[in-house]
Amino acid sequence: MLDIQLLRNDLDNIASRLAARGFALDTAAFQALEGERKEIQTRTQELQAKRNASSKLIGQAKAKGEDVSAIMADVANLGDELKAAETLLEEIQAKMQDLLLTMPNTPHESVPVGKSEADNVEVRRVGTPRTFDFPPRDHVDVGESLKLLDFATATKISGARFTLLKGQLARLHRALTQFMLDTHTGEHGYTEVYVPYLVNADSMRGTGQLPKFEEDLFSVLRSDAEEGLAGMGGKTPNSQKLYLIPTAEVPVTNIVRDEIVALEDLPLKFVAHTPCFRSEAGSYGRDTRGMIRQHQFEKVELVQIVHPSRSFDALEELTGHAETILKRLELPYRVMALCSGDMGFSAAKTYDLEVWLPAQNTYREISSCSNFESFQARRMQARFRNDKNKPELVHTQNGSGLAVGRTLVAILENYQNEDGSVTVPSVLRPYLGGLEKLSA
RNA sequence: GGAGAGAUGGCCGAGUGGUCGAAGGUACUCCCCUGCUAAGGGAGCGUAGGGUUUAUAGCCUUACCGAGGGUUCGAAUCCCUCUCUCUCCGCCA
Repeated sequence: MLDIQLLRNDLDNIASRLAARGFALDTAAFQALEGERKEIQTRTQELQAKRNASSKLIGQAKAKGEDVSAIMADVANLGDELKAAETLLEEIQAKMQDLLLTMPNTPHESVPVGKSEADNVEVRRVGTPRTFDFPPRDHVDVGESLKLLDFATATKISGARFTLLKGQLARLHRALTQFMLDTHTGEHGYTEVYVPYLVNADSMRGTGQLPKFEEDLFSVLRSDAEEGLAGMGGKTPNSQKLYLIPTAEVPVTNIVRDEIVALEDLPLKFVAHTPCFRSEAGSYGRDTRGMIRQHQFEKVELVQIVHPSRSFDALEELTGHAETILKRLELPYRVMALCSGDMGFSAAKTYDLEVWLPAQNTYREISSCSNFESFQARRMQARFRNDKNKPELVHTQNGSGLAVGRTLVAILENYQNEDGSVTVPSVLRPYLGGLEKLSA
């Protein structure tokens, strides 16, 4: 959520920054609403002040045993007018809140301006794609011919966009998460956290998934919800509904929702391994083959809660932490600075890490690292006490370190051998009892 | 699932319809005193808004005592619903 003060004081500037990411802010509508708000709020508060003053007088007079009927008569007429003003003000403020909640973050000045993925800027490229002396197969062929990857059965169990891993490959998948967690906790100073996978609507609002992107989420009603619904006129109360997390960013970042963190406790650095659930509505026909785009996948997520003055340094650092995993696995990748039009709703700046996939002959996203500045913190009211002892919004950021399923894909493709086997990257072998090759 | 208790400021804790945004304590900040790893004295100290203003200063003002509704001229206090916490019993990985 953007600071409404900024909108009031610098509307045209904000509008043009939002335009860079393809969001058209109706400035005239905003100003009209704001004008209305100002008038109604002033009037409401004047009426409230009058009522409060009169009520106080009644109290004082009664204490002295004086007659209060004159004051009572004076304040009696206030009721209806005040009620109407309060209702109107509430409606206007709700409208304003809706507007604010559906406005994306403004891109940082260092973000390249552009419309789509095609305008993203390559920052650096690390590692050289291997040259194959045989035609490289994609991860589906490699995994299925080893009998370690089974999409048909996963489809039978659940449907499209689910994966079944077996044997050595299931273990490799587990080894990857262990390796990532060990690296981030042991070398990069993150605290490992275990978090809920079902979260409430407040948490989803806090990190920006709601109210705008509900269709991307899976949700469940509590088992006793039906009973509750009957008594609520058929409306679904928020408290009865829980959402499956689309990323650990949601539960982990919400650790600081409605909290005031001590200055000396910053930065907070958390790492969590969780499953992620995405409905993938609107992605029909994209990446239908293989495990690139799934309804359920695993991710190791890095989250930092930082002092505002440090947030862009922290983004570079966090991106570096994610890159470390790719370097250790010796997977070729590149770092892309997302352009204004391709960034996510809540981000002020984002780097994507893209890993080389030989079968697709291209780089594909395997991590996304973003600085949200105070955008999420304002929604969450996540603050710290600054050096003047005043509460101030923190800056939040996160990045995948890494998406485990996609890392598995990258290993299967980059480490495949002509005989159909797959070499295990050396850093993972200790996690696999020394296994050097996946083979049939 | 059953029975009961509770939710107040950073923390503890008073307050059952009227000068309560809220006593007191503690923590914190500043000052004084004190020649020492302490004590004493004084002052300050909630959050989010709105108006005014060059001003994130000051002044005026509104809301907030778990959340939402209601009664009332007036609600931390009364009523209703919900959420959460604690204790006991039951069940359970």
